[in-house]
Amino acid sequence: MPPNIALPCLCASFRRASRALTQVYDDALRPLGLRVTQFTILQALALTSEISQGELGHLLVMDSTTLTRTLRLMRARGWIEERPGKDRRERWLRLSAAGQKQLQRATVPWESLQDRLRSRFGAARWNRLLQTATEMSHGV
Amino acid sequence: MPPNIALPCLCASFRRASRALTQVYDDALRPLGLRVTQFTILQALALTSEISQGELGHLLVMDSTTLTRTLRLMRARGWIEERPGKDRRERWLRLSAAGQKQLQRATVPWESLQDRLRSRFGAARWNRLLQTATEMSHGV
DNA sequence: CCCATAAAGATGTATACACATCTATTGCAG
DNA sequence: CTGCAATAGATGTGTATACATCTTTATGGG
Repeated sequence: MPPNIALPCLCASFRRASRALTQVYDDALRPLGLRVTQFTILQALALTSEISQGELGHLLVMDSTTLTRTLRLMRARGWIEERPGKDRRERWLRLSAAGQKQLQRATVPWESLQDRLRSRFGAARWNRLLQTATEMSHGV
Repeated sequence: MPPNIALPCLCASFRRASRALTQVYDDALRPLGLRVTQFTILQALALTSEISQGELGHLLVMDSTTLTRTLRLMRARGWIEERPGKDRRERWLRLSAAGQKQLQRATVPWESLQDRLRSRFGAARWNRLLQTATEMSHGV
């Protein structure tokens, strides 16, 4: 009801936008029992095929110890397989068959939502948004 | 080490950017014992002077029950005062004197960081970023 | 006035997230 | 080779976040 007020803080603006986006993405994925956070990890693993936990943390700009618990949940659901690396401190991750299947299922509503938002913003602006967000993930 | 890879998902991109931004903002505010989440609430209360918990939730696109716990912490620190509304289900919030003081202190490093990022992106792009993020907080 | 429904928040529960600290490794200087 | 610093990840703790459910209060229809 209150017109959405501009926040002067870039971080606050992005966090707020993230909450709003998370709502719609989680809504779209809810029938699959999946949240966008875990969907993102499935997608990242599909893109990289195999990656260590630390490298995944870098990729997602997320503390690798945060991944410890999320990955534990996903492993319990059977979506992820782990093996130790040559460096035995490392854990190397990849999608299991069930994880690939779950990712495929989830990609359907995700793609619909992406298409909807892309046409809402227009392709040019959509691409700028993705690029700027990506840029902000390393630089700042 | 890995060049930051583009994520195809808009939500994932924004969440990742939010994590990166939160890192630098939290670093800037850490000497004050304040995180950007609570700083945002202080700032929102300064902007609105007085607001109900539900309206604050709308403003921040945040479930009002999430605010219950954050506000409890901030009230315990003495930064926020609450009073019941005419509608006695409501809680009306405003900054205490200590809250205004804390906001003032925190605004110094926050402003420096904002300036740094603004000059990094350029004013035009900075403004577009803020506007787009704000727009995304209602529309989507 | 009375009841049914809706709205505002509180509480229970689960996930997401980061930092401090700990353990197990690795790699390197000597 | 040995010992020590650095790294990968696990664990403890505290905050952030949402949803389901509950309680209290308001509101509207009879």
